[in-house]
Parts: sequence; C-alpha cells; structure tokens
Amino acid sequence: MMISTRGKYALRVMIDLAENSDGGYIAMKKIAERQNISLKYIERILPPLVKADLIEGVHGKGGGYKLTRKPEEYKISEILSITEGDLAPVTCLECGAEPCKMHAECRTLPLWSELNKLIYNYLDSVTIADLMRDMKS
Amino acid sequence: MMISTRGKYALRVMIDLAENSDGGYIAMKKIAERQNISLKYIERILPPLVKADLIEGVHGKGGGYKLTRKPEEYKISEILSITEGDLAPVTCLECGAEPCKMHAECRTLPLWSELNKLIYNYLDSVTIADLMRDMKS
DNA sequence: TATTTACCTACCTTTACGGTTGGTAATTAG
DNA sequence: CTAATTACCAACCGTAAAGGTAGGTAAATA
Repeated sequence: MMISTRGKYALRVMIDLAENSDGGYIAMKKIAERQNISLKYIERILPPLVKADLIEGVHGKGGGYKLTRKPEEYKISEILSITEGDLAPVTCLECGAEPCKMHAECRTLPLWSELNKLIYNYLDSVTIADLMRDMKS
Repeated sequence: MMISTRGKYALRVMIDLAENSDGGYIAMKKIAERQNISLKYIERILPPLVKADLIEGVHGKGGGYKLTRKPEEYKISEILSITEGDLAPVTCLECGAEPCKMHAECRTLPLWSELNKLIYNYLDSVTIADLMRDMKS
C-alpha cells in the first residue's frame, strides 16, 4: 500500500472545498461531517495544506477554509506530495535517499524508475476539477 | 513507499538465478554474496517463492535453488504479489478489504482505480528476461 | 558419520499509521 | 467587554509492519 488515509482524506477535503465553495469560508466541522472524518483527525490534516498555500484558513466566527486557486489548477501529485511526503515506489528513488551500494549493477532500478515515472505522469495529469461531481463523466 | 525490501530482494534473487543458471542448483549462500544480502534475511525471503512454485529448492550437499520456468515466463507482478501481498495503492482497493462506507459517493475512487490499473498493466508487461544483463539495452 | 545445505520458530528494534486528549490563540457577534 | 466560535498546536497511545538476528531441526550427499 502506498497512499495512507492522510493523503486520501486531504484529497477528499480539497474536493469538498471545491464543490461547496460559495466564495466564503467553510468550517472544518462541516467538511468533517460531509466527508465522514473525525473532527480531531481532520484537524491534523489541514495545517500542512495551509502551510503549503493550497488553502487559506481564517480564525474566529464565520471563519474556516477556502481554496486559494481554481480547482483545475491543483494537480493531484502536488496535494499528495505534501501529505505523503514522497510517492516513489521504492526507497531507492526517494529524494533524500543515500544511493544504494548496488546502484551501478542493480538490474531492477530501471524498472522502478519507469514505474515511478508512470505514476507521476498520471498524478500530474489529473486535477481537482477532474474529480468534481459536475465533471464526473 | 510501496515496495518493501522483501519484494526488491526477491526480484533480485530471481534475476540472479536466471543469470547464473547452469542447469544445476545454486546455493543460497552464493546468491546472498553476489546480491549483498544477509544470509539470514534471504533465508526468510525464499520459502514463499518455493511454496508458490516459482523456484525449486533441494536440501543437502550440492543442493540449492533453481528456476522452474524460463525467465521470460515470469511476470514481475507475479513475483511481487507473492512477497508484497497486494500492490494496490490504497487499502480501499485491496482484495479482502471491507467496502468503504463512502464507496458510492467517493470522488477519489476512480482515480485510485485508474492508478491501480496503470501499475498492474506495467508490472504485467515486464518479465525477468527483460531485466537480465544480456538483455539490457 | 560428518558435512553441507535448506528450512523453521521465535524474538528484537525501529518506524509509521491512525487516532485521541486537552488544551491555546485569534476573531467576531451580541 | 464578554461569550461563542473557530483555527491551531503539542503530547501521547496502541497497533502493526518492516527489517533483521539468533538458534536451532531436517534432509541429502560425500
């Protein structure tokens, strides 16, 4: 398994924000209810998205969250990278990874590279807009 | 991350067996040395492959391991499925998984399905023979 | 009979995931 | 000014898996 619930939830939250946007801010509580995610858990998922400027959050009454861009401007890969860290299928390909000693002679590395490319290309090609209700085939 | 060292090692072992085959049996120790894997750890990786009939193992002096088919008859997906269990990118798509409550309304499920198909199609299309030295581009 | 080999069981340490508890800080409505 | 509403933050916990080690037993052959 590769994508944890954190990533899945983050994606669903982003879609929820896109679908239910009326220009104002949407309270965490509302999202949690609609998406059937515990309020306390969702509380731990949103801050990184704010920090990365994917969404905006304001305190106090009438506050909540809002997208900072148009839905079609969010690549899925971008969102998942934030919550999941690295999407590489093997540790050998992760960003900060120390190069494997077998690197030069490894017969499997090309396989993993190709797979990695495949995954990224796909997740780069899909946006939040593609996953919204009214865009559903 | 998605593929653990067990899967990576299993693959390298299979390739090693294919490359160094002379018709006889190859001792675990030799593979471990060549592949730079601890003997004790490799010992835990091979039994499942024997059980699944991907390789054959014989006891005693002169014993060891041997492939049961030709290298081009091993799909990568088959080997990884044995050591890794399930290759699905999200738990929702794993075989024995209880269907998610949001299943019907989930906007992200189609994304995961498509990604899953992509991964499987690729790993189905590559064989051990494709990863061997003399076949390397 | 001794040696070589596969095979098996149990354990250990570290990491992560999924989640809860119990708050604090900012903003606004009254 | 106060109370309500909201985002935000830090610490903890239980479970499971990953990666690996230790110490054996069983089969086959020289």
